[in-house]
Order: sequence, then structure tokens, then C-alpha cells
Amino acid sequence: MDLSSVEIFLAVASARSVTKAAKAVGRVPSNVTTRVQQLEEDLGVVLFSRDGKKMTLTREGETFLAYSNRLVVLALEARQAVRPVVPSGTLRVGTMESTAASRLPAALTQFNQMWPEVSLRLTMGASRDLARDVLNGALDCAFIARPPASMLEQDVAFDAELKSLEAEAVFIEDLLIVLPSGHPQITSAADLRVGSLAALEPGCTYRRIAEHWASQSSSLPTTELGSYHAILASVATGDAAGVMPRSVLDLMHWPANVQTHQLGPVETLLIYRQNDRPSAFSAFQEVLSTIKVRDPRLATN
Amino acid sequence: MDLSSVEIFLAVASARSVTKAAKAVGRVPSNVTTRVQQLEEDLGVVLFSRDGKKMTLTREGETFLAYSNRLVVLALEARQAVRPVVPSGTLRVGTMESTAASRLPAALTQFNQMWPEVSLRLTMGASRDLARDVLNGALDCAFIARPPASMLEQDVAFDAELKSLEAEAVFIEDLLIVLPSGHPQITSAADLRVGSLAALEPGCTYRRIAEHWASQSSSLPTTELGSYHAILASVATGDAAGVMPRSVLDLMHWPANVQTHQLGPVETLLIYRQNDRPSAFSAFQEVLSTIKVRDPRLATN
DNA sequence: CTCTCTATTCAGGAATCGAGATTTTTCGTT
DNA sequence: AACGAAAAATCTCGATTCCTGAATAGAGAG
Repeated sequence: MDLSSVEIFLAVASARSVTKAAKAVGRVPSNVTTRVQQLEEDLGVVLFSRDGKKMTLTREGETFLAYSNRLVVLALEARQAVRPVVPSGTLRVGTMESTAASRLPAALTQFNQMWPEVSLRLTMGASRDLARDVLNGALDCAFIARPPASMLEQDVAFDAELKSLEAEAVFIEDLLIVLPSGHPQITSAADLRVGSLAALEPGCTYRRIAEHWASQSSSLPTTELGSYHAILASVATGDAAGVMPRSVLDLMHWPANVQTHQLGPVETLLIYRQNDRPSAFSAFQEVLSTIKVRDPRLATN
Repeated sequence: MDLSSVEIFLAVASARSVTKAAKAVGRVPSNVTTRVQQLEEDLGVVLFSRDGKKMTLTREGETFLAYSNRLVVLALEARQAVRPVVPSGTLRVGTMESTAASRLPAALTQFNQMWPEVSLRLTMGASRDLARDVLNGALDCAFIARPPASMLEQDVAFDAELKSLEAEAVFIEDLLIVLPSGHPQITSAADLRVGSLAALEPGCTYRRIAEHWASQSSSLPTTELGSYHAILASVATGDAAGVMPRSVLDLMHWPANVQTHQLGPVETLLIYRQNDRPSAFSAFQEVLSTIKVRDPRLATN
């Protein structure tokens, strides 16, 4: 039995979708289908019932799910246990506000459980600033949003900085414009009936993407706020459109019928210096890759 | 991580030898070497220290060993847990005396632990009789010694019976002639200075192999005894040469300097009827395959 | 009914795997 | 010290598996 098949199974089980699972594990849907079928044949059991488009776990699938989680965790622990130098000291992680809120809690918890003697220092910031801090050594690694190619053309220094760092795609976010309740549906920025965009700091990639989108058909000022809670509050007043990934919006039990507009998928990158991976960082990377597979919310269109 | 690599690692760890491990898992030594190296690279750690011909576990190897056992067991449990129909009822297993003594205890224990509601009925017998009983349905499966080709040519009925059954090689035994203490070393049956061969029933394949070997250069009568203990006792009197696999001899803390002669490797087969694998039997087969990998004594030259 | 979205099937090229032959090293023996 | 046997590692070459991208089939929404 191949543990990568088990990870694929976990991804499908939590996404209840082959397509989403394929995104989550960085493979192509046909491959995911095949691996699941192989697993089913190997076990001699049907794991999913394919009713229409939905993939729902069968009873056997449910019981295998429990074992799969244990298997993957155990394999991770084995991997960590043989690490020649035990991670210790401080790991300085930079992160966007949004990632810290929606993606990191599970990973940080597991990491802390596994390596209690490593002290984690978390720094919030905008992608632009985080990249610089990783490069100059103030951070060991950071989660940033991958800037679209068009943005990098205009910010050559940023482009150069990223090129000199290692980057690994770890999450995919569905970037949204959140509209006040009652606001009519929009297809472009021209349809906006608000006075401003509510976003975080200027260095925030999400903000820059949204501003670029808005500038194509209107000229809205940006209101700068300190947190996603502040942004949502501002949207609730009725005169601002908020910018945030869907995963963050999902966290904030907001009325379900909130009106949103998709700006498209944006990858979250984990960046770090080449040839400089302290033992604590490698451990963090491994924990992250395992968590990723097992978290239902990690794949988005 | 591929669990078959982990199983190979376990085999090497317990055999402390690539060659033996290769025999145990039914692969070629070069393959075992490669898989172990892959595993080491994947984990970023050296698992064995190669001092000369010996493969000894490093400190990291030791800790990985513990996890490997848990991983393999957990995978087995997962496999068993999803079994669509829970095994129950009676499983009738036939076995040679020798297999029951040396190989089965571990497997039967684990099976009983895993499926307490299956009642195991063990029947001892000679290979020849066991095969017939499996064929006529008196047994669900049996462990027999694979008869050499020359024997099957002379016993066409036996050959036909085996051909109509499924057979899977599960162990390899090193068949020995055990000599009385003080007996000079021998290279052929002509060197024997005893009055008889001590063996089990006529249908016993080991006995027939030994008799065939003896008949080439001398004509010794065979003394038929009821158990391996009786055979050894008979050898101790000084006038008989015993026939038994090394694994059995090893069990009977006999003086270490016992004089033996190798008759060569003999495979133990698990035989069962085609298209008739009750759920309890499949479960038994799976437990067996896992146990096999983890038992130090399952590979012999 | 059509359009879209999803899972599956299919075909190819790439990568991996395993067996056997060869080489290198070690250990036991003379 | 030299030789021979045995074991691990390396190398090469088919065979298999694996992954991707394209084509297909089927379901649900408008």
C-alpha cells in the first residue's frame, strides 16, 4: 500500500470531489480517479458511492478514513522521529493576516504538539514586506500571496526578490469582493455602488489585485483598515466593498446570503532562503504538507 | 512513502542481512539494497551501518524500526477493518508438524487477537494427506512442503491434485539431516554411520526427500516416529539420523554443536481451493503475509 | 433542451521498478 | 600473505507503472 494513495484518498474524502482533491494534492483529476480505484481494488471494497457528481464515503470508506488519518500521522511522526538533529530554538514565521486566521491554526497546533521545545514566533504583515524580511534574514520563512505576473512586471524589485528565494505553493485562495447586503450583483467594477474599497495595508497583494481590478472601470478610493473584522464591519455600513479570500469570510459566520464577486484563485506561497533550512523549518514544512492533505478547507477553485 | 519499502526495511532489520531479507520478501538482493537506499534518502537519514557484511541498525534505524512495525500493523488493521463481511465461523487449517511448531504460533496469535469470533481448527498431518483433505473440502487450507519435481513425476496423482489447487509460497525451510553427537561430517549418504533414518509418516515430504537422498548411495531403513521430539531423542541414542528443518531444530535448544547436513531449501506452500476463499481465510492470508515480514526467523538459506 | 461542470476512460511518453550480471569489499582459510 | 567464498553495492536493460492531457459520458442547472 502506497501512502500517497492514502493521502489522495483523504483529500477526496474531505473535499467530496475529485477535482478539488486533485487541486489540493497538486495532481490531475484523472490521476486521482485512478489512484482511488486502485485503492478500492487493493482493499477489495468500494470506498465512495458515486451518486451523480458527488463523491460520498460508503460505510467502509468511513472506517478506512479513520485508519487513513492515523496512518498518515504515524508516518509523519516516524519521519520526524528520525530527524538527526532535534529541532530547537526559535522559528520565525511571517504570515499574511488571512493565512494566520484560516489556514495556520491546525498546522501550528500540530507543530507545537510535536516540537514543544521550538518557540514559534509569528509575525503578521503584507506579502511585500514579508518577502523582504525573509530575504534579509529577519524571518526564516513566510506565507505570501503569489503576485500575478502583471504585478511583477511593474514591481521589478519584488520580482527579483522572489526569484532569489525558494517558493512552494501550499494553499489556493478564492479571492472575493464582499458586497453590502442588498447590493445588486456585479459583473465588473463598473457595477459597484459603494464609496470605497476596504482592504489592508498597501503591501497586501490581495489589495493590489483588487485595486488593479477596480481601476479598469472606475476610480474608487481605498479605505485602509487594520483587520478583516474591521473590513467586514465597514462593509456592513453599506458604503464599502471588502477584499478578502473566501476562507476568511467562511470563518466569520456572516449571514450566508452575503453577496460576493470572485476575483479568481490566488496561490499562497511558502517562501524561504535557498540553502538555509534550519532543522526546525524542515520539520515545519513536513507538518504543513501532512496537514494540508487532511484539512477539508484547503482546496478552492 | 511506500509501505512495501517499509516491509523490506523490516525484513533487513530483522535478518541483519540483505540476502536473507531478499529471500524473506521474495525479491532479489539488488532490489532490497535499492529500496533501503531510497528509504534512507527519503528520510534523510542513514538507517543501517554497513560494517563489513553485517547490516546493523543505526540509532535512527532503531527508532524507525519501532514506527515501521506500528505502520505495518496499522495498515493491516485498516485492511481488515474494511472487510465487507466480518469473518466468523470456523476456519479449518491443516499443517505439517514442523510448520505448526516453528512458524505458526505468531500468526495464530495475531489472527486470534484480531478475529476472536473465528474458531480456528488446526489439523496436523503429512503434506500428502493435507493436500487431499483440502481438495475434498475437509480443510479450508493447508501448509505443505513443495515436493521436488522428481517426486511429482513419480506421484502423478499428487501432481494433479496440486495443479488443481491454488498455492502460494509462504516460508522457506532449510531441510537438515541431524547426526548423533560425535558422528563424523558427511558429504553424502554414503558417509552415514547410523542404522536408520528417523522421520515422521510416509506422506511427509521431508521424509520422502531424505529417503530419496539416502537411496542414492546406501539403503537405510526408516524408523517412523510420531514427533520431532521423538526423532531427536532417537538421534541422541546414536543409531539414527534425524530429518527436520532447521527452524524446528533451532526451537529445541539442543547442544549448539550438533552435527548437521543440509539437504537444501524447501518451500512451504499455503494451498487452498480456487474460487473458494471464505472471508475468514482471506483474513488469515493477510495476517500471514504481514507476520511473515516481521518475524526474524522466516528466512533461511 | 442545451450548457456547464464533473468524473471517468483512453492513449502517449516519462519515470520507476525489478531481475540478472558485474564489481567491490570483507571475512575466513590455507 | 594470498586465495576463495560470500555478501553488498553498482550497472544495465526490459517491463511495468505512473502521470498527464485529450476525449467521453453523465448529471444538474438554467
